[in-house]
Amino acid sequence: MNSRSLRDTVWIIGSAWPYVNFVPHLGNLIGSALSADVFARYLRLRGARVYFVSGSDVHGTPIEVEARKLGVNPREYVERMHNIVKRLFSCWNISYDNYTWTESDIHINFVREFFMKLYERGYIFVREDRLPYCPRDMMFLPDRFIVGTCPYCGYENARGDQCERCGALLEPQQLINPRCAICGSTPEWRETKHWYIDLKKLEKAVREYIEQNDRLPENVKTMALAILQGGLKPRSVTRDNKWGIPAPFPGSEGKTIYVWFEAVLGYITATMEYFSRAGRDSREGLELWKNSNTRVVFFIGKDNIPFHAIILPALLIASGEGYVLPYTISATEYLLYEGKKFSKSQRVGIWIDEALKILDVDYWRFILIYIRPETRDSSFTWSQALELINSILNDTIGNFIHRVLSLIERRLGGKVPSPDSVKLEDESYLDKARDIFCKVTELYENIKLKEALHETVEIARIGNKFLNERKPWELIKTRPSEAESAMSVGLQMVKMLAFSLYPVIPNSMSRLWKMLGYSDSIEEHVWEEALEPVPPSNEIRNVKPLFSKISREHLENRLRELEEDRRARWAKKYPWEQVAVIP
RNA sequence: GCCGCCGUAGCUCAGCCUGGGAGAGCACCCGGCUCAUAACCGGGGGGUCCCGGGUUCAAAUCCCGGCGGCGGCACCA
Repeated sequence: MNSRSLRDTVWIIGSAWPYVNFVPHLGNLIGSALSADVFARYLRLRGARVYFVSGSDVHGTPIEVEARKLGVNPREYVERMHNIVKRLFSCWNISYDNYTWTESDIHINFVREFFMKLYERGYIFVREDRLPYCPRDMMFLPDRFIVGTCPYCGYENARGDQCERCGALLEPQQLINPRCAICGSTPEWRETKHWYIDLKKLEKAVREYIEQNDRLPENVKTMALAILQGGLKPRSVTRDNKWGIPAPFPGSEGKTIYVWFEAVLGYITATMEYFSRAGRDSREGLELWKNSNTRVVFFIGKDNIPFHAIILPALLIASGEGYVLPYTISATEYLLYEGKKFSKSQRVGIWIDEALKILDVDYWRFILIYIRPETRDSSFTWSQALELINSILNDTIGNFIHRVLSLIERRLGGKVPSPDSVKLEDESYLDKARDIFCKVTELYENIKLKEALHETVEIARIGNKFLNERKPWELIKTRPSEAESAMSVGLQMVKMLAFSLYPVIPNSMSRLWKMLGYSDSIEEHVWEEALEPVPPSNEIRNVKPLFSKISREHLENRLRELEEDRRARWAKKYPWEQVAVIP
């Protein structure tokens, strides 16, 4: 895509809304917020208009139950957790234009109006069900909140949806001696009404959208078509929770909207809220969602595909309001931790609060994007992390930058070289670097963030090779003009690195930008400038290494400290006390 | 049980859709260089591409059957 069409387009970038019963872990982060941030930063450098939005998903049964167990108001619970998560994202330099939550007034009102509209358009119907109800907790119990004896294997703590021991799929009615998972009392079966969305009516339109959208990556398309293959069935949009958005339908008092159906609409309300917070009319944000020049891109983990590729498009189509459907959806596979699945109860993994106590945020961003699970699950290991920091980020990239900058600072007194002519052999190296930069551009464009980063490293490799070949430190003794030519080419490569790495490691590249003698910030420049030389009026000064190595001992000590700290934290009562303290 | 994904060098992975040279980075060994953060550059060793069968002139790649690891199966977020 050329720059012009990029600038005419409005991009709405949405990252999956974290459920804030606890803070996200590294696997959550890489799929949603971090990937989205890298892409958003890239687009902004291209000069595109970007609205990057997300928020905390704060309603639903788990939070309601947990809050009750702790004896706190759900509102207090989620307010605390939301604020923590919000602050953590800002520590991770996630450049949201609006990070909100599902308790915002705009959201609640919009969701109620939206579903009322679907009701009026005939997509919602009522059905009576017999569901388990706990008389003591005074609530209906979702399948997994009922436990009892498995009729197949006799396991006594089988859940209402599945027996964990024998793997059998269960209906709650099948359990022998069913009990409420919260208080242990015996549930009653009560009649209750629920409001269903008739997805069958929308199946054809959704299928057309999926089939015709050739920008959807393979994993999204495959899963979406597999779901459509089985046919869409009606799904209940209401729940018997107290904690949530009150259902708007006639006779639905006491019911709330199922969290998934409201949270996906959060992308729209967060965009609206961005405008109202900026002192403008929230309808401007709403209009963007109905403008054919708008491109909506979601960043999610693969578990979120059904709701973003099927349910949300179905809702948008059903509204008949002319909303744009997702331009594309980038869904990562899972990140494993040392080969195992992240799990808080098993204490497997690192959470985004803890991570920042171990390594600098840019190191984390570099590592996570470098191993981003784009086509299949990938595993985070500490030894690989060390390897990436020490030999790729520090030795290959950091050292190349430092070689060039310190040559100029020490040999040319910091004066940016501006040779009368660039030697032919220098030019050929520069061309190679330019080719790589163009390739990187294309990869970013196609949201292949991992490959874009891998390819970026090649610029530094070419640069190192170039310096070894041309030896400007020798040339300067005999042929100063050639030395200047070589150094200017090296500097040009550094500038390319500044741009191509900025989306991934913005802090470090902003520091580099200063060393390159710019007085403004790199955000005020555009991507294409990467191919132009540093202006001769700039002065290279205060050259310092951008990165440093991490020793194995140092890391091991940090991990030991973390282990102790975590033991103390996770023993505490409230989840907000369990979060690591962030400076 | 049903559906899906994965199994390629010591490690992490690319290639597989669109069949023909087995690859990258790191680790290891040798050499060069010494501007630079003991960094950089070049060369090298190293693989029954999970197993078996089939299709084909030709299979890591396509098909079938195993084995091993993992995920989903919708009122779970």
